[in-house]
Amino acid sequence: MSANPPPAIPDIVIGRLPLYLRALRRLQQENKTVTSSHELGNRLDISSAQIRKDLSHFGGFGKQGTGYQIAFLVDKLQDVLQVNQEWMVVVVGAGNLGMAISHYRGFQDRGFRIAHLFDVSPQKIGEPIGDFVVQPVRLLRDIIQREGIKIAMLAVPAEDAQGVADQLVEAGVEAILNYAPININVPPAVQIQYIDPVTHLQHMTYYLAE
Amino acid sequence: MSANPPPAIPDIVIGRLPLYLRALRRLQQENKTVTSSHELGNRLDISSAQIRKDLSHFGGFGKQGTGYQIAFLVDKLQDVLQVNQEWMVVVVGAGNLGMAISHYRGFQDRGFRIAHLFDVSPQKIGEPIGDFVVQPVRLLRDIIQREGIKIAMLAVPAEDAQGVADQLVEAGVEAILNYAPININVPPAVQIQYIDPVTHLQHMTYYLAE
DNA sequence: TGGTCTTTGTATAAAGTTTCACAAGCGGAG
DNA sequence: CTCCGCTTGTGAAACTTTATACAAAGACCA
Repeated sequence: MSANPPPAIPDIVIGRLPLYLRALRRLQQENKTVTSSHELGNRLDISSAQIRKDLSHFGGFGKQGTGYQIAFLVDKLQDVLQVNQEWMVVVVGAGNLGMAISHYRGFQDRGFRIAHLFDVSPQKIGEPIGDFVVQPVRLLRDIIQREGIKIAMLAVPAEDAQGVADQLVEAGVEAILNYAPININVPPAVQIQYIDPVTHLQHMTYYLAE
Repeated sequence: MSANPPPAIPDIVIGRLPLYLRALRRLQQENKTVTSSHELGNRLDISSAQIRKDLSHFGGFGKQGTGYQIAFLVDKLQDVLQVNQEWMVVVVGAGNLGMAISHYRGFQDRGFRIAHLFDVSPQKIGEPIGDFVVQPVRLLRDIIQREGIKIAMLAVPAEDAQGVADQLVEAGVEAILNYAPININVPPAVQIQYIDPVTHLQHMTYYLAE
């Protein structure tokens, strides 16, 4: 007999967990200590059954008649998502977008810290950005390897994105958040996600009148 | 007998069309004139059958043995998504993010033009941003109504997002792209989409070792 | 012309996802 | 203590989405 296959949790479920976590932390800021699948569902526009089923993949976190202890559930979700630690992240591209990302305070308390900002442009290299300084892409590999960084955000022009991604992968990065409006090929073991505001806008215009 | 129900196209299909469009335009930049569902699928990491099926909702755009004329398909997809026109968009929030969005050149040739940038902060009001100037949120309603603007991007702090969204909806906005890391309630007729880089990062960390 | 290669569009099957609906359990009121 | 209202966790059903597989047709070559 072979061992049971790992009971993989659907990726679509994983994708909702950060939303649950975000909503739960907001409830905490509102000084709530307990919530229900129904309340959470209302906020997120997701059915309560879905939330219960999603959470049930990871254990019975709630109590019948009462609901969920928010602090407890936040803790569990952070464990599941591995964001109870602080991940170091590098940003490549020091244009408007890379700069804005590097200044953004919102990564701080959600599991991420920006450790370095890289660019190719000689004019930008050396420029101070918050606590740090723009570094040349040439040093990318050494720094990532020395510090064991696993996550990168890509904010370079579309033409350069694949090339930079290749360098990141070669340096050992295992997850890339790509802001360039282009698809990138990476080995299957490397995680990739995309942010392109235009695709969201075009999705919405389909439904607009006129 | 009642009329047939409208043969609604799944939203998940609509969501992929902007990706097809983006990839097709890149193929154009590479001076290709014809492509196939297979080539497109390779680039996008989507099966060729899926692409053919998605496109078939809107008509038979391809030719057996040959594939798709890229220019023709681009045109058809732009029609479907209604991005053969230029939509005016307002940005609310002139922090780092709102500024970066307002400077971004990538909206230009994909169907969108940023028409106004608003903020509440008296220090920021009047500041020149590219072609225009930061305007007070107080004027939001009048300007949106006068110019018939239907789309807004929200780049304000999470605490202010719901309030600003309410004002946008009241002014007649029908689609909101929300960059604030919080869920927002809008009437069902209003489209809403979210961009929160942290949710993407947290999605990926689930799969990382360690 | 006939043969081969390629590619679309689609009918059908398979897989995946969401919703339904309810037993079981908790907590508070009387 | 019992009853009532509320909420979870979960099988089963319903629905949605993706993959399979193939007939039909264009292109090119000899």
